[in-house]
Amino acid sequence: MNISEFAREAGVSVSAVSRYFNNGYLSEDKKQKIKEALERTGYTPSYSARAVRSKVTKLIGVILPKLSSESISRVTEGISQVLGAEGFELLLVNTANDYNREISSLELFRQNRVDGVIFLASVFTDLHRSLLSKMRIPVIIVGQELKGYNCVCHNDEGAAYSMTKLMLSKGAKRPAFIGANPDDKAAGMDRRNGFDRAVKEAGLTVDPKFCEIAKFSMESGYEKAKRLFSYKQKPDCVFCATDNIAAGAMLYLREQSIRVPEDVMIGGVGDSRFDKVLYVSLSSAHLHYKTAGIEGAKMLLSEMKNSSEVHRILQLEYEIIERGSTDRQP
Amino acid sequence: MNISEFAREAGVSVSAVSRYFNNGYLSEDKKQKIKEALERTGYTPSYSARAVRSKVTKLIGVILPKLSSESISRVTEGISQVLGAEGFELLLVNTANDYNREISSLELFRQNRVDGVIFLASVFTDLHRSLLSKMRIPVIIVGQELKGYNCVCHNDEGAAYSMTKLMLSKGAKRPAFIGANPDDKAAGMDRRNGFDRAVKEAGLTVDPKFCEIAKFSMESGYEKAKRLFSYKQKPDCVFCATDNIAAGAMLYLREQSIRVPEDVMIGGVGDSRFDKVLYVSLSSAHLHYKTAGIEGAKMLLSEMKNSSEVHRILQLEYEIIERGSTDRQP
DNA sequence: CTGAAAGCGCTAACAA
DNA sequence: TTGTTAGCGCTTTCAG
Repeated sequence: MNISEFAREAGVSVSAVSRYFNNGYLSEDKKQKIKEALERTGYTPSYSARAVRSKVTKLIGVILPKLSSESISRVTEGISQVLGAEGFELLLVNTANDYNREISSLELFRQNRVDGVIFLASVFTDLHRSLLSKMRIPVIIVGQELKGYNCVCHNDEGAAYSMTKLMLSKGAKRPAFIGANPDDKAAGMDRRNGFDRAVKEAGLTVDPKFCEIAKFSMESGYEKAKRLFSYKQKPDCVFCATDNIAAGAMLYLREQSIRVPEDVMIGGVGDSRFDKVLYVSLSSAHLHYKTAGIEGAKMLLSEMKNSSEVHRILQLEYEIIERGSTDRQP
Repeated sequence: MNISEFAREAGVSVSAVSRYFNNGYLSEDKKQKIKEALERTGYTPSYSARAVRSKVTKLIGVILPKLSSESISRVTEGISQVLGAEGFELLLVNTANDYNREISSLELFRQNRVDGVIFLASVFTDLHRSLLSKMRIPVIIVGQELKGYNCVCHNDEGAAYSMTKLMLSKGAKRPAFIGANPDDKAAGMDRRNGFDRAVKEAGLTVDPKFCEIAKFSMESGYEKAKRLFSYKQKPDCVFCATDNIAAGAMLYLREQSIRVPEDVMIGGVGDSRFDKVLYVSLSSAHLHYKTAGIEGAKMLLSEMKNSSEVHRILQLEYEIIERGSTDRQP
């Protein structure tokens, strides 16, 4: 059933029906008639047709690298909370860390499919930049900082710095690092830089073989820890760029009966839900993921209302949560 | 830019452009012209306008109770994998366990917004049923079994039964239960029934005060364990309806220096990623969440191709993973 | 294989 | 306030 059939059924004009669903510039009498006919027929207007005319889809595109990650789902939770309250729905694209999917979804979102985009990015290439510059709708980048765009990001460098500093302040002398792909500026590069700064500040140097790059998984953390502890000289603290990596590393340490924190301290980033139930509870830098989602969504809403020429970068701070894995006397 | 402007720019007719993006019943010459103009102008057709005519949105509605849950995100991962490969996008509604949001999103999806719906349901009311029966597009229910609908679900009863049986076979005599809201048939009722069956089969009875209903969180598991262990007579095994509940319970046990598995065995459901890194690794019934998503998506695709009158229920089996928390000699 | 033209279902400008 | 009507941008006959 379409609007004119329905209008006939309700005994009103087409525009009365349209007004009923929009501004409501309508007499009570007709409102009533329409309401009754609605009950009878179960008619619902077509969103697509509406979108053609009004150029509003009430849809927000969200691009994310994976779904089953605690940090990402927390961000998405925040986004969904704010946007849902404003009557927007989320069009989710899970790129599965596939670069091409990322590009194609940016393409997709140019096709008048959504009113705005939130992009949980990890790595930017030139193609990303070129595509982003062509977007005719507001885009907010969450989790990374990209010059010339509106971003919500974390203080990754600071979080890594403080976490590492904590371990060094407890007397560690042979720090090791299990990080992420440095092309990922936030989780890879910045956290590496924070680690380096703390080490340098403590007047120490890092043995290059004490630096490993892992994937974002427990399995990878396990493997890298195995390598780190295969040398005669062992690290006495390990900074891990994510809690998943840290948990995997700790799994290996337990298998090898290497004691945490007595033999080696471990620090992570993210403050995952499981941290406090690990066999030794994990110290971690809490990042405000959900808040990042909330703020990103708010920023997008404000951009959609009136797009500003000034780009804003919102950096959220961190909080060091000390738990068992660094519980040593200095 | 719209199709006719673009057609003029490309020096072809409007229908040639339309055909280019659809069936491609077109001469090479014009294809080439269009391709070039595409490069020049960056034109993209409007999805909404296309949807009005063709009645196809290439969008699938996914209704879920929350995002930040490992089980749910695994299901969604599976859905996204299958549907993404077929060129569908996901329109995600996070109901945040809010009954009204669930209803309103079903309403929303009736409005020609999506081509099909996957509903990760927890509790069904009459209103749900009435709304579901009015849907004019295929709906697949994942995680629950609802008569008269196409469903993909787990053998929740069996999983709970086997997990409980495992603990009883190791000599436990005072079983306890921390479950979920029984209105949630799968996670609440069925898992409770499985627990009961195993207990009965072992010739035991459960003290009613040894049965608690928790929320789906560690915090809640912690609280319920506290109550369970507040009596003089303590349980010697606890079946938890989810791993999160189990992890929370174990947190309490550790605080109280109650030993797992020596003093009490713990069994969970879901085989969460963190299970093996807990301070005592957690035995759990693995449920095939991602597979459920994959199968649900496939079922939806087949329903969208040609809707069948016969409703199918696909029940996925489970797998008991024995770990430290039940590692006792019988 | 092609282009003109008639819609798809809705919104919004317009005249009443 | 109302109803009529001309589009929105695209697809899809239909006649060539």
